[in-house]
Amino acid sequence: MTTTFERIAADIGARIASGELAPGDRVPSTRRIVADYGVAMATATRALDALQRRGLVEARRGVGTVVVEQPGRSARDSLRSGSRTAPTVDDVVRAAMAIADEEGLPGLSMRRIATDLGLPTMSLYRHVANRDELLAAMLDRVYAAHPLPDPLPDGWRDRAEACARTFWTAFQRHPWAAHAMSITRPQVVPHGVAHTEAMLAAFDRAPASRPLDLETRMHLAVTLFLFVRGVAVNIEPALAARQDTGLSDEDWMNRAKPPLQAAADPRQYPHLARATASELDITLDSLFETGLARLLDGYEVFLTR
Amino acid sequence: MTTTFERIAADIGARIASGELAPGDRVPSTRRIVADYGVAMATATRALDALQRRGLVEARRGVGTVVVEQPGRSARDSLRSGSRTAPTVDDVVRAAMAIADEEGLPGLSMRRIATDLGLPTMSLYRHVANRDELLAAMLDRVYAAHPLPDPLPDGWRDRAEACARTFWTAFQRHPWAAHAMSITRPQVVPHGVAHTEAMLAAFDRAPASRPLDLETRMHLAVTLFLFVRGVAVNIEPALAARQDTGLSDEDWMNRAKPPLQAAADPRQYPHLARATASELDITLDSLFETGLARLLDGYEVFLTR
DNA sequence: AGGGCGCTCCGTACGGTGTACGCAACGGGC
DNA sequence: GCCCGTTGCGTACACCGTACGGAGCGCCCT
Repeated sequence: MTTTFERIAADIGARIASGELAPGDRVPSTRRIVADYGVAMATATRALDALQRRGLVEARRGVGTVVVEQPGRSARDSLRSGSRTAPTVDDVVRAAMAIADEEGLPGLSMRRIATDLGLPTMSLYRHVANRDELLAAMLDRVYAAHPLPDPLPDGWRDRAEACARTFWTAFQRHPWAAHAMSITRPQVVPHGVAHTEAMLAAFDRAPASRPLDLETRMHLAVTLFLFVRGVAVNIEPALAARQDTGLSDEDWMNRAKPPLQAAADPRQYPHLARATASELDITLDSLFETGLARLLDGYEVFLTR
Repeated sequence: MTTTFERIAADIGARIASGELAPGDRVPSTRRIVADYGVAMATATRALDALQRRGLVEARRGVGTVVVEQPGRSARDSLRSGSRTAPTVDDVVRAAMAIADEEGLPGLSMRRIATDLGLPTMSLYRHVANRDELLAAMLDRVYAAHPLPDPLPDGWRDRAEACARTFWTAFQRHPWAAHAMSITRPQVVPHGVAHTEAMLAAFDRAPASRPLDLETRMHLAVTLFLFVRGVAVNIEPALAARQDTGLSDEDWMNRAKPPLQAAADPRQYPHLARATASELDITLDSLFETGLARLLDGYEVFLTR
C-alpha cells in the first residue's frame, strides 16, 4: 500500500533526482503542496518529513525546506527522535505493559492505553510510531527489568542455565513477551543485546574436544532460547482462558475431562486413558525444569563427546 | 457476557427447575417468546435450542417444545450435529486451510473463506459454530493428513523421534497449526488422539534402571512436543513477513544488518559482532535438527542413568 | 509588523475483524 | 388453514490499527 504522503514524497524525490530541483533550491512548501495536491497540512508535512528522513532535504524553520548539498547526511534524524523520545514515551510503555501483564496482548489496544492514561487515542502516536514499535519498546523494558546475574557463573552449563532462567522468570512476569519476540526477524532491542551476547558467549567456555565453530555455537544458543520461549508461549493463553471463562485451571480440567476421557478409549489408547484418569502434577514450570535439565544434559553429551 | 438468547434460556430453565413447568408441559413456543420478550424468531429458536442441548426439553415438529421426562438423555444432539455435519463442513474447512496455508492465520477471516467459496459470510455458521471450532476442525485435518508411520520403530528413541518428525513435517506444511494448538487447554481433536497416545507410549519402552512413573513419562512427552512446536511457531511469522514486505529472507537480512551491526559494538559484544558479520547457515530446519538430537541425547542420559 | 513557514495537536473516518440478532420463507402436524 | 419448529441470509454492533483532515502556534525573514 502506498499512502498519499508517500506518493507526494516520491513525486518530489523524483524531481530532485532528475535535477529539476538542485541543491539549495526550495522544494514546495507545505501550503504549496496542500494547494497543488489537494491534501491537508499534516499530510504535506508528513511527505516532507519522509524526504528529510531520507536525507534529501533539510527543513529551515520560518524559511522553507531546501534540497541538501550532499544527500545522506542529516543531523535531523537524531534530533527528531530525541525530541520525540523526551516527554512521556515511558509513561505510554509503562501503561501498555500494565495492561498486557494483566490481560495479555489481546487486551492491549491503543485506545485502551489512551483511556488508561486519560489521553486522546491518536496522541499516543506522538510517542510511538505504531503498535509494533510500542511492542519493541515494551520488550526493551522487560530486558532492562531482568538483567543477567552480574558475575555470570563460570562453567558453560551454569552460564547457559543462568541465561535460560533469566528468560524464564521474565516470561513468567510478562507472559506476552514470549509472543512478542521474533527470531526470524530480530527486532533491535537495546537492552536485549546483552542477553543475546551472553547466550552466545556461554558456549565459548565449552570443554570441547574439538573447537566449536561459530555456527554450531549459534545453533546451541538459539535452540536453547527457542525451547524456553516455546514453553513460555503457553503461559499467556492459560491466563487468558482462566480470565475470560472465570474458571481456575482445576475447574476447567474437571469440565474438560469427561469428553477427553470419552475420546480416550482405554482399549485403543491405554496410556492416554490412564493419563486422563489420574491426577498429575504437571505445570508449565515443571515442564520447563525437566526440559532444561534434559536439553543441557544433551548439550553436555555433545560437547564432551 | 450473557447474550439475549442465553438470558431467555436461563429464564425458562428456571421455570422448569422450579416445577412451574412439569415434564410433558409445553414450554413457550418460539412465537410466544417473540411476543413476550420482544425478540426475533431466530433468537427465540436459539434459546429453545440451548435448552435442548442441555437435555431439558424436546422439540416436536408441528407440536411444540415440551419438557422432557427425565432430563439429561436426549437423542436430539447427535441428530442435530449429524445433519449439521453432513453437507459441506468439509468444503469450509478445506477452503480455510488453503487460505491459512497460503497467507497464515492473520489472513484467515470468515468473510475471506465465504468469498472464496462464493457463499454469504453468515452461512458459514451453519457448518461451524465459530472460529475456534473451525480451527479445531482444521487441526483435525492436519492430524489426519499426517498420520504416524504405521509400524512405529521399536526403541523408545526412534519412536519419540518418529513422533517429533511427524509433527515437524506437519508444521512445515501447515505453519499456522503450531499457533493454533494449545497445551494448557487441549482441544479434543479426534485424529490427534493417536499422536498423543504414541508420544506417551514411546517412553514405556525406555530401558530405565528404575521404573518410570506416569508423571515422568508425561513430562518427557509433553516437553518434546513443546520443543517441536516452539521451533515451529517461528515458521509462520517468517512467511508472513516475507510476503507482505515482498523481501526474501536474504534481502531482509541485508537490510536489517546495518542497525544490528551498529548495535553490536565489537568491544562490548564480541560474539554478537562476529555472528552478525559472518554469513551463517542457520535455518529453522537446522535448529530443529540440532535441538531434537540434543534433547533426545539428554533423554538418553536421563533414562539410562 | 506581517506574512509565510514548519510543526504540533487531536478528531474523524476508513477498512477490517467476529458474530449476535432480525427478518422472511419453508414444510410438517393437527 | 393454522401454528409449530426450522432454515438461510443480511444487517448491524463493537472492536481494532491508523491514515488523513483541519486548526492554531511560534519562528524567521522581509
